[in-house]
Amino acid sequence: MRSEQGDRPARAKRLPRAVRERQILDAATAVFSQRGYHAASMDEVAVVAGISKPMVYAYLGSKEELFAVCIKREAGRLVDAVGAVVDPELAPEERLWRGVLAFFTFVGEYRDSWNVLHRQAGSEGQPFAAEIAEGRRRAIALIGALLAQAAVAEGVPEWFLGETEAMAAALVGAGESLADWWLDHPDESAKAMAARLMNLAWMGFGNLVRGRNWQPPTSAKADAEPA
Amino acid sequence: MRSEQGDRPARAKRLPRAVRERQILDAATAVFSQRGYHAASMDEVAVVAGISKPMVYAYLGSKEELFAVCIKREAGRLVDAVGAVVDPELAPEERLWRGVLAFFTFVGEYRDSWNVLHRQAGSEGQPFAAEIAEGRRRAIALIGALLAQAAVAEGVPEWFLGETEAMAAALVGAGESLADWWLDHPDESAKAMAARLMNLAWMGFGNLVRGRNWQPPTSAKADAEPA
DNA sequence: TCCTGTACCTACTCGCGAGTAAGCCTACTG
DNA sequence: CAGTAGGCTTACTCGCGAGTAGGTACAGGA
Repeated sequence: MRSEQGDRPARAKRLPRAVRERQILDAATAVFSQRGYHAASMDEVAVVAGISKPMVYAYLGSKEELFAVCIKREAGRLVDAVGAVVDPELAPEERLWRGVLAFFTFVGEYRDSWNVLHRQAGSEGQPFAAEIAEGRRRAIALIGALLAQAAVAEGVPEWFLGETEAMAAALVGAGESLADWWLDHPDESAKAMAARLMNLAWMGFGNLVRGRNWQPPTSAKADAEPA
Repeated sequence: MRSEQGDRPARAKRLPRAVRERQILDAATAVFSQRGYHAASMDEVAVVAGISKPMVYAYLGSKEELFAVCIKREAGRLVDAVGAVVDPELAPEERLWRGVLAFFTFVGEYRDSWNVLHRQAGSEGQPFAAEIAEGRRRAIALIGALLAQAAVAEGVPEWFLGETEAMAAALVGAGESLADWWLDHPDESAKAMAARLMNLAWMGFGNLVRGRNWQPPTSAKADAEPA
């Protein structure tokens, strides 16, 4: 019962540092996503990365540093994905639509990343809760500004300008919650999810109920409406 | 530096079990709220409760059991608060308004309870994440049914009936996020927060931007609009 | 007044997981 | 084909926190 090929993990293949670092980060993201920061153990990260613990420490430092690097990488990916599609030349509605679509596409593609950023951000005691909360706050401010811009363009009454930030917060929450709901309904497309959020944001339930639904600007038909 | 009155915690006053249990639960809710399940220590719960650790174990059992009891109590409070105001006789719009208002009132009153239910529910690895997620799912189903009811009453097109659950999920998320936003803007009233959510839900940004905002049915004016 | 049960305590054990010491192995370099 | 740098490992230490053993003190009944 020994010396067989698959029994013992055996010595890991020698790989250049950059590659191992990526593997460790991937493993750490998966483990943090599944367990949460506190419940995650460095041993498990090492095992998932197919390597021994001291390597993790040698390359990425302490558990807290490792988590920080994970957060930074995943947050960067999300910001890049959204930033790549929101041309400031475009009208607010179109910009919001593209950003929302990019967001859901990202969530669909990098589930663990989303988990680490979203679920682990909540629990306050954790190391980088403040940073993540700050990032979220910036996102809300950005969307709030976009809403305000749209509002001004439409000649909205004064009192409403104070409301855009709160509306943006609600919208961000609605997006997060829809992303969670998506996990339970994996057959939906990112586009359909984005269309749902736009419907809520741009039309409101009061309009939807009267049969008027919002449609994405370029394509012929929103996924939300079959037929 | 001893034998002074305030120096040592001294022996705690003798109290009947029921009272101590309530104190311990209050302390546990506060600690879990602030630290999260994993980072919370039973020692801290004991200190906050003004008591020694073995008492906590004697009365509430293990850490996991203690957490479970906390969750049950706070969830019960929330359910009761909302359930007390949603008369099934009422129209869907009125029912939603009352429920939303009760929700924000609860969050304003029991911050720690809300924290434990909301933030700690997220991190998946934790003991009762499944139960909390289930409760949240039930809430979404309930609101979804309410939306469907409203939709049918308005004679909405067929395709929309499949959308109500997703809309409910978005709405719940929007509510949670607004509750968080509230922490950064504590001067707002529960009523104003509830009015915001109703505006998003019932009118949508598209309507708001045209100056049409939703108003609570009974009172003369929505808090959202001053003047 | 003593006696008993229940509230309460100090002072441990013990396992788990973060972090490390000390060295082994192998792919390039000359 | 020897030398070496850097990839990789085993096998620890050590503190923190869950959970417990074995009591002490106090209120209320005999």
